[in-house]
Amino acid sequence: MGYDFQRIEKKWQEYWSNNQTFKVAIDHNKPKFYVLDMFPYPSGSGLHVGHPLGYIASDIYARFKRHKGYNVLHPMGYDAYGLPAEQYAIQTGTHPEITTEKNILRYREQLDKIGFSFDWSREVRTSDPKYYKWTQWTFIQLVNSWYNKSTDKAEDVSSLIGHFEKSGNAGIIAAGEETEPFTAEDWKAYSEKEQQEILMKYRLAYLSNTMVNWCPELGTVLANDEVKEGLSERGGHPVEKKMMKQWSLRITAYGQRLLEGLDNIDWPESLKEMQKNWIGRSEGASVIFNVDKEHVNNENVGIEVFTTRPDTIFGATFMVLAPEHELVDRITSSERRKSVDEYKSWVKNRSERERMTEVKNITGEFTGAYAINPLTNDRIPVWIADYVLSGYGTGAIMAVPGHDSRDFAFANHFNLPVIQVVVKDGDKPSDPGTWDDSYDSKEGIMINSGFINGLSVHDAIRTTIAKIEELGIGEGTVNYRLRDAIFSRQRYWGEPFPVYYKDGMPYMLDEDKLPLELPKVESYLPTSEGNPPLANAKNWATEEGYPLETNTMPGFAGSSGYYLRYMDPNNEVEYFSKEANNYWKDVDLYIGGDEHAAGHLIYSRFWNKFLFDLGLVCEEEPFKKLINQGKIQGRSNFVYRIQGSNKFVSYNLRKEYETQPLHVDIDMVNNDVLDIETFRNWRAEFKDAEFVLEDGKYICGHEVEKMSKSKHNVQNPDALIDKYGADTLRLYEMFLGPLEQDKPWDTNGIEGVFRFLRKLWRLYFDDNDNIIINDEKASDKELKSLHKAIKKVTSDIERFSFNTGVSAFMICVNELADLKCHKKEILEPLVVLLSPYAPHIAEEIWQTLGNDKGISYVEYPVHNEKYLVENTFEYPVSFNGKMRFKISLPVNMSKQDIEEAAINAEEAKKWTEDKTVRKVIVVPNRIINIVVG
RNA sequence: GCUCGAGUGGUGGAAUUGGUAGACACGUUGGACUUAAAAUCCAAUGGCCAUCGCGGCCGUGCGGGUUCAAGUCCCGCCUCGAGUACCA
Repeated sequence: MGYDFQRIEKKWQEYWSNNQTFKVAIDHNKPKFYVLDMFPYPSGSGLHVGHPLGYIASDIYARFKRHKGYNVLHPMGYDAYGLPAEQYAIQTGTHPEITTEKNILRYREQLDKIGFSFDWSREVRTSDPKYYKWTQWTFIQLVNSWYNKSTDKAEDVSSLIGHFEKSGNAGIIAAGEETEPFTAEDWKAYSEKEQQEILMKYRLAYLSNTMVNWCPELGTVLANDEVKEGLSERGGHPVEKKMMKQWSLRITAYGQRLLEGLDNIDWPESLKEMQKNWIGRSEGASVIFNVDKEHVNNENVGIEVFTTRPDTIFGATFMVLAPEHELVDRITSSERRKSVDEYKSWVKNRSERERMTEVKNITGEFTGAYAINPLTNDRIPVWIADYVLSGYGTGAIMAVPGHDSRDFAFANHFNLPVIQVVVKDGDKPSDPGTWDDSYDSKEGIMINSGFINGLSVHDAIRTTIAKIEELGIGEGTVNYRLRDAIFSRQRYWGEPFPVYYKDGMPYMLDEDKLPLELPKVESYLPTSEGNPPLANAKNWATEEGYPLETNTMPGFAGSSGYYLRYMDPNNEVEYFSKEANNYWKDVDLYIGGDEHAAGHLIYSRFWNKFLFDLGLVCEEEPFKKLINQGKIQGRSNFVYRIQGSNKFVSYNLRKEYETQPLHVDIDMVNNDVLDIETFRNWRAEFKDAEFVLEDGKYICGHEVEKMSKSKHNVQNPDALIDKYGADTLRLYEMFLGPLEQDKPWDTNGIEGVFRFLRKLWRLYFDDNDNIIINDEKASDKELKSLHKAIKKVTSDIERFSFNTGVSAFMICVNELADLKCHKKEILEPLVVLLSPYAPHIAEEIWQTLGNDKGISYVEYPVHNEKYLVENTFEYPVSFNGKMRFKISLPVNMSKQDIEEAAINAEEAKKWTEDKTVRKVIVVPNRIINIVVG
């Protein structure tokens, strides 16, 4: 019969399901271990081979930890809200819920076939009201919180109101917009609406008029991480800047903590780096430059700038404001007004994409105003230009053309003066008029700079900050690139906000009204007035008739805290119980793609830190260790059609003809050899195709490309499972290469793994599938082989090197085959080693060996060093007539080798005299290496 | 431009701390078994030279360096990939 994977895999998948083998509960007698996968969006095309890569890795680890005695939480669910289902609904009228349900069933079926050890009783779906109730609930908590910078944590707004009632806003240091000072009396005198407007400036989820990324094509706003190079990440549609009233999350309050937290978690450096860049902390100073009073009716107008190079302030020869800067209108002189207004409207009508592609074009206008450089007292002109962004820093800069390349280019273009204030160590000052570019480096000595002359740049920065603080014209500050996350989407298929409006002000629903369920609508399109689809819903209002919010939450809302819900997924009164959180704590191992670096993985950390501040979760960081599995690219196959004919030429002969390559479906190609019959039947036009063969075969060309339907290179796991079985797929995906590396999918090697499993089967089962096993005592050689494998396979799993782990296992089986070993003593631990990788066949062998319990929780074998070092010779090698060394020699080393080694040792001794010998390495037939130190 | 990562046989990739480079697998070639094929098994497989055999030389993107010893460490380049970008 042989290795009947179909029977075996079906049998054990049913067994695990019927016995709820992987269902876990809190168990204080066992240490916990939480292994998490990034849950998938259930798209219509089902799983492809890239999906399971990370899932297989995490499953191996989860199974390994179970063998090691851990109580393993290994859940799975669905990130069920998303645009494709909504767009499908717009086209067909099918409710996204129906599409999503259908896709989930398909995903589940595919996942089950691979034999994952998920605890499905804990499944969550972000679109399930029982789940999104807690997404809405968390939103309410965010709205009801503010960030107290003095205690450096989020607090309930009641503490803020208490303070306002007692002492106004004096002494409050909060994350958020600046608010005008007010007293306790002022506060009490404000109307409720005025009070709410003030509070809104403090809340961690807040409604405001803000510049958003608007994507007209998608009809929705997008968060910064959903925009790549001025185009929407999804679909690649142009994105424009637009002022809109939107909900935002004040994630900037957590900028510093999000940065510092990276030091305490075990994540790939590259990913930490991406988050650091995204947060973009830069240290510098803010300085106020006063505008020359002549131009502003003798009023005091100060322009605040942010600079990371306060040392170069003596070189500031002009200023530049962003065109949108609020002071522009006030300071523009009447002669310049027309030009300035024209420039502003030109900037405004330019799309974000145009702006980005035309960065090389230098544009700007002089406002007619002058400012006073506070350290030199020089009058310097104030310009506006779109190279200064309103969204970063203060939206205004002091321009130092000598030491900033953008300022330099601007000064050259508009003929503004350039002063050198930093000179490179060892160089002499030179005439900036002769320069090709500015000197931007922070290495050098200050010149032309008054009290900081002669200092290094580094010292000058410190000294200048001290000086401007002393003069009261500025202070040392830290600036972040991180922006608050826009939280509204003009879509249907997302979580409704638990918000209603009264007098135009938003109010939260009572918590006992949650979940606020997504209503049915007739059309999934925006209304004709441009309102979101929810505006189509009938009776979309509270019982009292107040209108409900018509926006929905973005995709990252539901995924930000899903790992917490898995801890206690069926709790109806809480997000999760304190007990569950105290036991499961945090995710010990998180596996997923790095495309979430600036999105989900930052939002989740923010979400978790917020709940930590509220005392709801016990760990500040949600994901202790994270691994990025590489992306699997497609491997396309090509046939070469001779121009103007229906004749195809094999790959290596194609140069002899004028050919045109055509994608062929990879399912009709095996090891790059085309199945000609299938190809002829593929399409009518190929029915009578002729072929020029090489060695009787048609060889296809190949190329690594993105997996896509149009390239006919999408590999879905089902076909492979049908052909080879899940265990082969699992082993092969791991065998493909290092987990973290991107790699093309290539089935050319899958036969090798399949061959191996069949060999394993044949080794222990006869033709009638009776196991060939005996109770004889294992020999030293057999034990050595086994223990070598235990050591290697174990350490490889522990360091996530699954490909080498598979190899080590194969080596052991091959050695045992050579030894004709059929001993139970060897096979039992060996099968446990195999179990995480290929659980179905491992279970089958385990059961055949007479165990009735199932292998999943069997203790993992531990290697014994004693079996590994077999031949240890104590070979005396004396250095300086004193030292003796014990040298461990490989088993296969002959007497002659040892003699030779010894001779070399005597020679080596000559140069080791007077040195301390630390380690001796014997290499057969070669040399003795002696490590001195 | 900046930041990070990677370059090893025909291919995917091993080499955990500097210590026999190329494990393991694919592919290829030859052989066994078979009427034949599939399956399976055995042998060879980095390059060059030598050859009955023993063996020798060169080899981890390029150029230097440190070391008894470098794929691994240091300096300078080249190429590819990823992220990010008038961020002051």
